[in-house]
Amino acid sequence: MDLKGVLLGFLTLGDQTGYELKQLMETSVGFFFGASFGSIYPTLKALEREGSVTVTEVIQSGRPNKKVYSLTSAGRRYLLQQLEEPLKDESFRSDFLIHLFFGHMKGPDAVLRWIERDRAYREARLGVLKQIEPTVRRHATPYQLLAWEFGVTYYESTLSWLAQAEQQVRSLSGADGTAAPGNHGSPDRPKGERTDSKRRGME
Amino acid sequence: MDLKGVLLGFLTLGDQTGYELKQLMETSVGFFFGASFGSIYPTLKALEREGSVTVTEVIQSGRPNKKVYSLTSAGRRYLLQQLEEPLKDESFRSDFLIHLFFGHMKGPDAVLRWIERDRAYREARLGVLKQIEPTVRRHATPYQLLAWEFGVTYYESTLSWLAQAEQQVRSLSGADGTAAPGNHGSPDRPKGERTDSKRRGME
DNA sequence: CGCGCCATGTAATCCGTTACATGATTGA
DNA sequence: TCAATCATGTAACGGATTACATGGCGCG
Repeated sequence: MDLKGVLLGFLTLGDQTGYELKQLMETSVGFFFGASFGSIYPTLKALEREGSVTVTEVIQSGRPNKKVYSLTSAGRRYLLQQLEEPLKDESFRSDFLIHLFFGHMKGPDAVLRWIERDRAYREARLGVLKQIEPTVRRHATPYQLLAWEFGVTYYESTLSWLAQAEQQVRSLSGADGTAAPGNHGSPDRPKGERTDSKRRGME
Repeated sequence: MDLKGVLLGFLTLGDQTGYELKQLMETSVGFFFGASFGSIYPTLKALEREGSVTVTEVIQSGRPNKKVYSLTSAGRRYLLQQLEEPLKDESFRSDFLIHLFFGHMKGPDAVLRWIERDRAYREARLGVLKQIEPTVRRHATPYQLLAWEFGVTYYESTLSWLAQAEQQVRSLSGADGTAAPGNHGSPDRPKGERTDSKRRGME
């Protein structure tokens, strides 16, 4: 499902402005579906052209006017039809994991820094989910609660993996020389370890 | 890190052709970094122009000639420098989770189908990881092993979340009418549940 | 006989982010 | 006074997928 469908989906929860939709998205589906204003506003325009939503401009004093969008029955039909389409594979990209994968190029100390940074990121993300927990439990649909629980499961399990990874890397750091402060500029040479390039047809 | 860096990283493991690189990537980092031929070949060309790799064309009989790429010292430097750059946030997009999030539009039976499909997907992915397990344990660097373990942790924990989710949805299905075979075409109306749109400043 | 593997490459296209512009208000 | 919030919008740019072209070999 593309942004069109998602926006329509949020409009089933009530009328919203583009600005509000962005905020709602960030705090609810933010960790598995992100969107910027640069895509939200043009998409809303397109939905209006297609008759999937209607707009009401609300004049405000002291702050910019806003455009409140409402779902039309055509929009609801479009959403329903989008939900029928076959699910696309999830896409996941982690800069941290590719760095880790090539960790042999930089050695344990650098990897430890990456791990620290990733932990901070995951803890912040988990914090956001924990913050909205009461709201989710009180007002969300059971399906939305499930999606929230996916997030909690994800961050908690990767966080515990991270803790173990850190221990592993610390032990490597010890093996290479426990007291090696500031091991800059001298990357580890690969020691002949390599995934077997003769392997084939694994997927 | 972009595709350039990743390609360079794989070339630290040995000389490869574009075709081989793609295969290696799919079975190793495939679940957190994907790339198609349409991006791999042009990127390899660019790396050659920059002097980060050298090419040797190998003439083959009976099958297309291939171009074997090797990392140069300039390429190694470039990679090292890429690894110094600050980590970008991970990006995750799940069509399944957005469908689930709007499950109230279609009801339990449809959600159950989505869950089934997602389970199959995750099990297949986990299967790929399990297949390469011996190779990883024998030949990979400790960092690559860690990345592999991340994948296993991820798929196993989300799979167990899925099992629980399925139970939850089944109970909803029961509440709506246990014996409701073929509940097509009559989507659930939202029953006034909505995430509080007055919330703000959550992130 | 058709499909999948090998192997490379290009072009159209899509989708998105980033950066910019505008501008009043409120809080540190 | 500086930054953030509110609120919308556009243009440039980037990165990637998709679809296509080429073509021999081996398998069922």
